[in-house]
Amino acid sequence: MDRLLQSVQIRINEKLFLKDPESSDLGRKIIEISIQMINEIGFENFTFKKLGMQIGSNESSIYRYFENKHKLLLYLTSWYWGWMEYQLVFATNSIKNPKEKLLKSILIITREVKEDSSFSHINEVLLNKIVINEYSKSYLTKEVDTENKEGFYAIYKRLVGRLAEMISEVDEEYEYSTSLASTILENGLHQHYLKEHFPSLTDCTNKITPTQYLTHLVFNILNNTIDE
Amino acid sequence: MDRLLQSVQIRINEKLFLKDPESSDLGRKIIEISIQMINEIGFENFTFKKLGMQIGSNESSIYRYFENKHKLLLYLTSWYWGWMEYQLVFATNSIKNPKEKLLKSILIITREVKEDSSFSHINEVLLNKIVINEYSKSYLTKEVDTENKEGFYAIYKRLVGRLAEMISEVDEEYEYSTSLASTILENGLHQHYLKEHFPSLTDCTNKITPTQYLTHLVFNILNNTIDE
DNA sequence: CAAATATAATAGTAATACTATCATAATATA
DNA sequence: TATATTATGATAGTATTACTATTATATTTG
Repeated sequence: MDRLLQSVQIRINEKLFLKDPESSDLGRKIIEISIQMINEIGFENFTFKKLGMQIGSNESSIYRYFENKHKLLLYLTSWYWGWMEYQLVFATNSIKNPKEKLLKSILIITREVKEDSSFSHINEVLLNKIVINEYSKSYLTKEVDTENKEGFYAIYKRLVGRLAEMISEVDEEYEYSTSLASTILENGLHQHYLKEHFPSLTDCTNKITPTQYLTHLVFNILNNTIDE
Repeated sequence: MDRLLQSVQIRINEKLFLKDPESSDLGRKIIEISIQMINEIGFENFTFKKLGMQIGSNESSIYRYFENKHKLLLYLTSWYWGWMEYQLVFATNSIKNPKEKLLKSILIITREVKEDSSFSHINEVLLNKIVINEYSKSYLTKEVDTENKEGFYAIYKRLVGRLAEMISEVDEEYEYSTSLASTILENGLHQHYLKEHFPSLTDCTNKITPTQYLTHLVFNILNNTIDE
């Protein structure tokens, strides 16, 4: 990715933290190491106590940044989707042709992240893995409706909206652009997960990517409607 | 559903329980009430202690049936997929026409369960909701690979396999039958969830069902291929 | 240099996720 | 019917989690 991201900051809902982790060394360390740890031991086994030990800091200090680990997960995944949105807009902005634009967007959204921008303390490769493994847990909760009202999923929703719009621009007759957009986002992650843990449940392999599968799917649906 | 289910038992992997809950009153009560409770308070807030209090039984007695709540969730969701498979096979067995067969299968798999068979202690309406809200949590864990080897996801995998075969029978040229099958299963649940909690992320409503969306999607992909 | 602020250290609480032990109730078998 | 077996219940106990509160000590800023 380009260097622009160095100076561009991704704006996260302020209710997700008590103190902005971007505002101090400790805060950035919390983000950096929590990404490593959640990726390694999984969100369930991850605790602020363990994080404190790894950082060489204190549990209570971490609690001054984040109320709990659920909010931290929401922070990290929001950052990820914000980063994704930035790339999407940046890469497709100049593309006039709607099909080409959608094609590019699907690529950006469903590809495996393989390179860390290595400018910031945020490792995007690991964060991509975390999103694949843990994102669902951030909304499959009893608190989802109140948290949705608080705007905790705003960036993700905006991203789905953008994609849905691009779909409509390719085929304005298609009636399910929003559902299809959410399917691309969500099933993109899911196919990556299946590839890794349930290879018998997907055709995706090292040669066939989720991007190929979903691109083929989308472009065979659009401008191509037979009614049942 | 027909009365056959009264006598048909769904076979669950024996490693999922310490003592078969179908073998006693207490066991059946555990299943019955845990379905109600998980549906009400969510899997995270659900504990064996609370379950014991509701049943009027003892925490330690429940631990004699299930090692932990994760295994109980695997038991419940396995039962659900086994029940789904039974309905699928039963309802499509006699259908010769591949398209008709696939159409029926997608309906069965993606529809909202609205009627409890009310023969057994298992409430399928609630169980369907639990699967929508909690199924991902049963495999998005660090233990997924060992548990997969133990066969804990066998029924679900068999179901995806059956659906993939039906897809191939409609269009043997289609290269992503397995991925598409897993997409139908998983995204079917997801669209139901979105409909309930993120209506802006789906076109599904009370009038447009996930079944309609996915049926349209599948039949516009098959026998209809344009290559990129 | 003083004041303000951030972090660290320690302690403490309630709940969770169990394990272990022993008592009692229900059932099966001799 | 007495006895052995098995199932369940009651109680206690442990380690960990998910915090909150307090006080001490750095570090930064005015």
